[in-house]
Amino acid sequence: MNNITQIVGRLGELVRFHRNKAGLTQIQLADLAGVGKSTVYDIEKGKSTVQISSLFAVLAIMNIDVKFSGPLSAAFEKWSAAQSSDK
Amino acid sequence: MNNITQIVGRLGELVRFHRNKAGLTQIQLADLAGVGKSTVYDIEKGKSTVQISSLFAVLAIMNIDVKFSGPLSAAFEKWSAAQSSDK
DNA sequence: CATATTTTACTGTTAAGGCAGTAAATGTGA
DNA sequence: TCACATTTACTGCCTTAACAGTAAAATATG
Repeated sequence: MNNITQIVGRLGELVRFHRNKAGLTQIQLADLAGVGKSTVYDIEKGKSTVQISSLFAVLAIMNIDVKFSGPLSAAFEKWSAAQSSDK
Repeated sequence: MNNITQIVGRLGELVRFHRNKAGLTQIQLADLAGVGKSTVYDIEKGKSTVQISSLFAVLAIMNIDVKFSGPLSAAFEKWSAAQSSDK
């Protein structure tokens, strides 16, 4: 059990929690997200080999936001903004 | 260009930014993360079909944190804590 | 308790990612 | 400009995720 397994496992629980509260079955969520029912099952089970596109499609339906932050995030924001301004 | 494409694309830029500042080549980062060089390239390029395990392995090396938050996150935390206490 | 619904688990098929190797393009420094 | 390093792009092979179908286990509903 490494870090990523924990994270993905907890993420699966979060998805399931939201789905249950929303009153959706796995199949309904799968259809809404445009993925297969097996994929929803895998995500909730904490399978770490699902694709980002599948995961994010499901997260979007459940209105679950994803945020990334690294030690250089602030510097990145500045750099990124500068990139946009010059051609 | 949908939402997920934007998110993953920006995530790729964030990874590249961190990697450059760390003074690592794609191959070095790939070796550290235990993935192939093509995968690092794909992530930085914003490919949305890479697997979670591959992405998170790279993010871990760069000390990039991932945070998920949905409308029911608070309720989930409480529920999750309760789950741990009872057998 | 009986029945219906949902989830879990397994299946085979299909499609596609992961990967190393390679070569061209790009960038960097002397 | 030349030489070196790095990135980009493409290749084919191999592995495996995605998927629908199905059946059994678990759960909910009446």
